[in-house]
Amino acid sequence: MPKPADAVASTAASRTPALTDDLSFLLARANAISLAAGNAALAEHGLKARSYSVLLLTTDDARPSQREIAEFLRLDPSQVVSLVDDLQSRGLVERRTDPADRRANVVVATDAGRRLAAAARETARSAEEHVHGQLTREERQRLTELLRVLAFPER
Amino acid sequence: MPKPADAVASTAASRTPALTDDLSFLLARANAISLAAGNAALAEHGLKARSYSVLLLTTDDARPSQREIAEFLRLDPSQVVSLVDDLQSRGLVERRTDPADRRANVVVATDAGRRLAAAARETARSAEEHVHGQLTREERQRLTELLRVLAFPER
DNA sequence: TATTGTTATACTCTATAACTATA
DNA sequence: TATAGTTATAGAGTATAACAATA
Repeated sequence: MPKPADAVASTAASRTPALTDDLSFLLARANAISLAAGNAALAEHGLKARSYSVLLLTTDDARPSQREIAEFLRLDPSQVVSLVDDLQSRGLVERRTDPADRRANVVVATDAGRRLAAAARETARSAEEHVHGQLTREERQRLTELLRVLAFPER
Repeated sequence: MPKPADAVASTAASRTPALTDDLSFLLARANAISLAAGNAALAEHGLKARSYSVLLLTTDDARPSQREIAEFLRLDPSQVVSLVDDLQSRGLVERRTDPADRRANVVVATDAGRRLAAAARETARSAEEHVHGQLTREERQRLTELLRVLAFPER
C-alpha cells in the first residue's frame, strides 16, 4: 500500500527533470502571463501587444519597411498588412513608398500615433512593473540580457 | 539636412528604451523561436509542444486531473478536452474517473504513452540544446531560475 | 528572376457560454 | 449552489500560396 508522504517526496525530489525545470516550458508560461497582462493593460488605448509593437517601431528613427517590421516581430508579412491597415485607419501611422525602392512601404507614425505610443508606453511600463515586480532591478537586468541572446541569436 | 551617421548613432545610443530592452518583447520573441523549434522537432513523434506537455504530465506520479492540467499549462479546460481526446485516440493516455471525486478525470499515460514520452523527451532535449546553445550551462541555470519566478509568481 | 506588399484561404488557437453529472 | 468535464461557436492568430508592381 503506497504511503502518501513517500509519494509526495518522490515527486518533489527523485524524479526525472519535469516541466518546471524546462526552459522552453517556463518561457512559454512566463510569456503567456506577460502577454495577458500586457494585452489587458493596453486595451485602454485600443491596442494589443502586437499593434503596440508595430506602433512603437514606427516611431523609431530607423523608419522600417513592412518587411523589416515583419522580420523583427517574427510575423508573416501578410499579418503586418492588417496590423498597419488598422493603425492607418485610425490615423496613427502612414505608409510612404520608399523613394529608394518603390516596392517598399516605409511606415511612420503620425503625431497622433506618437502621442498614443508615448501614453501606451507608460501603461505598458507600469503593467510590466506589476508582472515583473517579484524580481529585483538587477535580476530583471540580468534576465533581459540572457533573453536577448535567445531572442536574437548570432548567425 | 540630417546626416546619416548621426541618425545611426542616435538610434544606437541616445534613444528612449526600445523593444530590444523590453522584457515582455524579448520574452515573446525568445518564446516564438523556442516554440517553433520545439514543434518542428516533436513533429516526428506526431506531437506539438502542447500535446507533449500534456503527455509528460500524465507520466507524472502526481496523476493530475484535466482541471489541474489546464491550470498548470494555462489552458482552458475545453482545450485540454481535445488534447486528451487526441492522445487517448492514439492509445497514449487513459481517462480514469477519480474515485474520490467522480466528476474528475485523472489522465494517466499508457505504457505506449510512456515510451513515446521518453523518446520525445530526448528529441526535445536535443532541440533545446540547439536553441539554447548560445548560453553556457550556468547561464541556462540562472535563466531557468529567473523565469521560474515569472512563470510561477507567489500569490 | 527575385522581392515587396497584397489578397485569399484554410487551419490552429483562444475565449466564452451553456449543458451534464456530480459534489 | 458550485465544480469538472464536455460541447459548440465565434474570434484571433498562423501559415500558405498566388498575384501585381517593382527591382
